[in-house]
Amino acid sequence: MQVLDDEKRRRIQSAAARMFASRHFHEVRLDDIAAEAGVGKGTVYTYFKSKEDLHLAILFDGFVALVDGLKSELEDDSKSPAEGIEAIVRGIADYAYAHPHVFGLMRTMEARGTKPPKWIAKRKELLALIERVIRRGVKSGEWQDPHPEWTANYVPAMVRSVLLFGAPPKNAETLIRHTVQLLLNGLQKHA
Amino acid sequence: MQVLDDEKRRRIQSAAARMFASRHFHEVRLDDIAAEAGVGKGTVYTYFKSKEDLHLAILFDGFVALVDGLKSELEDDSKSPAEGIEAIVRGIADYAYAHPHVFGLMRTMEARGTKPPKWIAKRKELLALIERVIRRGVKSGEWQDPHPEWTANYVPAMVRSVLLFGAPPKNAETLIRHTVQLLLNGLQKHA
Amino acid sequence: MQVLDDEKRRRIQSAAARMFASRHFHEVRLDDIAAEAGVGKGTVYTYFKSKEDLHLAILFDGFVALVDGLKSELEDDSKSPAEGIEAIVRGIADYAYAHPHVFGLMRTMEARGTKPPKWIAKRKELLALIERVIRRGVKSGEWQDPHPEWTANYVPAMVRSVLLFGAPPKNAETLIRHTVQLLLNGLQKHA
Amino acid sequence: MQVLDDEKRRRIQSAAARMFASRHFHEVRLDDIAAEAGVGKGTVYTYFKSKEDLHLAILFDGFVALVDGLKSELEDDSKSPAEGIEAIVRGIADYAYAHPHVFGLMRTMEARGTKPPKWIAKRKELLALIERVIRRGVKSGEWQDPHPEWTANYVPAMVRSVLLFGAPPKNAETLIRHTVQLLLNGLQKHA
DNA sequence: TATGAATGAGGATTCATTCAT
DNA sequence: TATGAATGAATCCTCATTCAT
Repeated sequence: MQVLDDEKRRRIQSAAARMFASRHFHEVRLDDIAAEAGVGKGTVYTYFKSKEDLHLAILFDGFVALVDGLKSELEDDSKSPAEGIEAIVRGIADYAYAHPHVFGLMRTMEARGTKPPKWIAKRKELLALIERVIRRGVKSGEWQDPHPEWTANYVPAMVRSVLLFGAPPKNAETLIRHTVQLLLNGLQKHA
Repeated sequence: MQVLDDEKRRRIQSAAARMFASRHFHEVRLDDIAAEAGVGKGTVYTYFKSKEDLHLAILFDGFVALVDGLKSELEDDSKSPAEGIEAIVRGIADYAYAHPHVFGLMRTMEARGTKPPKWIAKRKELLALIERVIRRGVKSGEWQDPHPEWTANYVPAMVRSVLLFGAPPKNAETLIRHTVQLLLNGLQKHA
Repeated sequence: MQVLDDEKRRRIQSAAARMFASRHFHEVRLDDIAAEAGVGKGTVYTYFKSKEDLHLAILFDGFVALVDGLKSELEDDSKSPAEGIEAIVRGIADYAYAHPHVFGLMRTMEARGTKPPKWIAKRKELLALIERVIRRGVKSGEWQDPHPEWTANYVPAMVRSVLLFGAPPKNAETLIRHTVQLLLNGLQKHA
Repeated sequence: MQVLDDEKRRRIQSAAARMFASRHFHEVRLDDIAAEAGVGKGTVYTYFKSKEDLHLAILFDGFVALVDGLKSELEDDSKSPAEGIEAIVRGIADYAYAHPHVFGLMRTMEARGTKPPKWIAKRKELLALIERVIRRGVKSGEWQDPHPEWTANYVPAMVRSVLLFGAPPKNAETLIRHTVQLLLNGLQKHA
């Protein structure tokens, strides 16, 4: 029974993911999702609290993929610290551009004080990843940073702030380069 | 009597542009636009046929900026043909990523047979621009292309096809590089 | 000046009459009327307090035509009293079917306590007409009626009540026949 | 789960019919209909595509009543052909006067190419009815008509043309008499 | 006085969510 | 648990009326 249910949950979520991939949140109707998943409309509500909740689950999967991907990319230290920073910023920015809705949902969650622990845990993993790269740079003598754990926090915030309040989010690449540049310069050990 | 005021039209359009920049079409209410522009709700409809029409006007301005920007960037031939192609693809892709709604509107317009001449004219300018870059590459001996005017048509179509039917539009940069690579290889003169 | 103004008032009213003739009150826009009359939209409001007021003016003209037409039809007593009653009922019913909106307006006017004297005067004329026909029938010995002035009042009321509260107003002719029959029987002198 | 209920559909439709009977299409609010039917506003849209669609359903019922009524009236040939023609014209004219909106809807349907087969089928029945009456008159020697099936088509068209383009539709009876007269004269066998 | 741009109340329609079965 | 009919809040758009010029 449990297995069957999980199967159905996954079917719904993947149907929804497919639709959200090519159309905006507001352009996908719950009817469409249910039809694509081959279930009744009411069934979706058995597995997800709301349309937003369903969307959130998809976003979380994306976030997991991002963090886990970065983790395996960086764990063997084959990348220089600078390259590591760039990979991280690029990953975050790509994710953010693909899911601009995520910030709104975060705010909603914060407002309702319900950001689930799994988000918090995964975010912690990401920050640890960033911090580790910075520490490598410091250890190697390239960089100086008395508080890598703070710097780690800046990175997602920088992307977020641009997308939320900044200019029209036209060009991810430009943002990435700017962010990387600023970080690298900021970490640079100067005489 | 008051006079239909181009200044006011611009005020409404720029207010709307500001809002569409940070939120999706369906998340911006007409009331918000009117309020932001400091006019009554009905006034918006004096200047624009519908919310979509207003959005379209903004998209068109963006398209004009793209084409005119490319034009002035390319007119002095300071860029190599390959660089020119990259600049063009990058511009188109950035524009398309920033305004994914545009393709839907295009289809709507085509369905209703009302693509205004100004869109057509501007598109023609863009194609001429592309064609000119290709011809430069051919003339310089780098490239071969018996039909530059056809190739010119492919470029916007490639971006469009990916965004419309392709994978989730996550990463503009990747698409740009792929498209440029394909084009440059295709134009290469081979023995 | 006065003449010019009156000319324009008439132009607006007749333009409106033309449009109301073939379309329902709510299907005719003030823009249409103004355009048809060749004046600005605001100008209509210089001559009429509202769209309803304009409509009312047209209805009144129709009412005048009805009453005056009946008056000249009946003044030479060439019709028998029974024929007279039928002509009157028919005229009222035709008018009422052509302008179902009139009752609503009457109610509006009554609610606001503003039924203009000209309506009252013209209505009085109609009642006098009816009363006169009845009195002729009484005098000739065909009919009996101790209060012709009351009976006169019933006639418009009967049509009105059917149209306002009755069955769907499908068939004017049936209503006319029924009303006439009822009246003639009621007036009949019985032994 | 609740079942799409024909009973409820009928309840909504009859509530609407009641309201449209005494007030014009534009004067009846969907909220009113829903309230009168004792359902939520949205429920109306579960059973009818739009307010117009709902209205159309009512008009169709009226049309069915007209045709079926005429059919049973004429099937025993107790009426003379001339009386039959008059009954038919009268029925059509009454229907048309009661539902002037119907022509506009027909045009809408034609424009969208969606005149449902049930309308077409019922119309065919009406035409067959007319044709049959004419053939009776021909057979009896009263009339001559080499193409009764064409003549049958004229009858609804005549009423329609007057209502659509003609004078203000004041008096159904006059139109009926004129139409009948014209038809009878036209069919008359002349030496 | 004449005009038409500006306004916002009013109404049709959509769609996420609820709930009876 | 699964379903889809029922619901009404939310939102776009129309159009009578106002008002600045």
